[in-house]
Amino acid sequence: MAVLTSQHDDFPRWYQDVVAKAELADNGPVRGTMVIRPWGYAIWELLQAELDAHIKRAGAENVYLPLLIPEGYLRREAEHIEGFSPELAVVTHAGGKQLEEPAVIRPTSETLFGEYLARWIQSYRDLPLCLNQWANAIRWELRTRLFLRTSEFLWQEGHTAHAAQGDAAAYARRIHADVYRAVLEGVLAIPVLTGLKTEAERFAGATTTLTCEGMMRDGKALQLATSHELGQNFARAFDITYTSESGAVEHCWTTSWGSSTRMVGGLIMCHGDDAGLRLAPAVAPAQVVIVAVKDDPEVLATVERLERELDELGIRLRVDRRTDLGLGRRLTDWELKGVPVRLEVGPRDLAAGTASLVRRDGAPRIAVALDDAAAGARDALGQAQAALLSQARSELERRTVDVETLEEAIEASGEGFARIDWAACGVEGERRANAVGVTVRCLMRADGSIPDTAEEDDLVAVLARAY
RNA sequence: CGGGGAGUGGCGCAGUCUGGUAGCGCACCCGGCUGGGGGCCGGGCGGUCGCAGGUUCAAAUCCUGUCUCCCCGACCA
Repeated sequence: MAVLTSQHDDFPRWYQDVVAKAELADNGPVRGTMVIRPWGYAIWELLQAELDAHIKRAGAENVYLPLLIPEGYLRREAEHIEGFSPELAVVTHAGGKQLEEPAVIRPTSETLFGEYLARWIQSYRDLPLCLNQWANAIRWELRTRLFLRTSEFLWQEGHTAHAAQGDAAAYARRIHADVYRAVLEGVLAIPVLTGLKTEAERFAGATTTLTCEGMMRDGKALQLATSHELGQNFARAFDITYTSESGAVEHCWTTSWGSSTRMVGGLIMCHGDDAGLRLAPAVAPAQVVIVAVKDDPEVLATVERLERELDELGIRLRVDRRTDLGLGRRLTDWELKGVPVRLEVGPRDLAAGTASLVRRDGAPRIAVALDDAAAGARDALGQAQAALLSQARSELERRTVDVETLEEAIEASGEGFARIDWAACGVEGERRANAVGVTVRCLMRADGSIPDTAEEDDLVAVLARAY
């Protein structure tokens, strides 16, 4: 399991191991880029489909805007360009000539959306305009990690415009709760803390940033999704205006929100163990693998029968008939890949009229009657999904402590999350914590609910080390 | 930009100090035995040792230069 090796970098070696051995991804040819392999991409596709369905349910529509952004666009919002300029990749030449104006490869598309929202919005009747984009983006980060932070990443970014501040705030919160939190907990089985970012941690150009913070197996935090209120900053910079019911020209209130392939990294780090990946059934490319233990006609016939039955139940399935490989090797392969449920069929099982059912989340191996095997596997999937969430939740609770002082909070951050009165920490305390590698992950009310603003009284800050 | 380290078959490494014409593990291919947790035996494919120059009868090894990559700090979905 992960060992904290130093104060500032405790990246667990097993993570890279899981990514490699589960055949999820490799490093790309350009520094910090990532080649996503079929198994990893299949996970992403399932996750993406879930996110997309939730986003559409929240009323946003998909569009696609260009990869290249005129450099000038980024300069229109001061904080935004300041926040992103160090990590931009810029295209200076095209068609064999130097470009008159360099084009930036999108690090995020606020500015481009700003330009187009301005063109598309005329009247209050056009509002709210809720758009989403599935795309890749590039940020030239100094240190990269597969899935968690790569130079190029895949994500969705939502951009919306509203007539009133309250509408924008409500929508950002709706996405945060009904899309991000719902998918993280309901699909990936990753319990999260939700709250507001401090000013120091806020997105460049945002007035309010809502975050979902997951706890990884070693007690460190990972920011898994954010939802921002952009106030009227971008509306002013890009002239996103509308004519109101009374005929006055008003600036819109905008939001943006995003989640990325990082979620796959979160899945690995939250649920993975020493034997490899543990996939939540909802995003498992294969939910069940049937392993033919031996190359035997009766075994193969039974495997075929189970395959048919599971297929009829609509379960994503792989069948392992590689009997020329050692059994141990094959079992280990599927374990590394994180397949939630395994059905083993061999002569010994057949003699007893059963199949062996093994859940990757740690439930003991059981024998199920052949007639009940398909249904048993289906039921096991539901149990496995629930078990992963509850295991992760108890781990989150076990490693979260309430403390009184900043010193205690920093100390506790070595093991997990520390909750402290924001008044007892404050901006100065945050600065001191940052100096030793501890950050304020979010601000919340004492009961865990999300404050209206970061200026609210009696807030609680959650401090932790983060990836 | 500061501080460390490494470039040798697909991957991971040894060999470098003390020059003698390249080796190991894994993977891969072939044959066989196995078969209820990374199994065993035998055979095989595969490398101008990052690049350039130098010293030498002889360079992965010594000298000079050069390129690249990785790790740590500062930035971050």
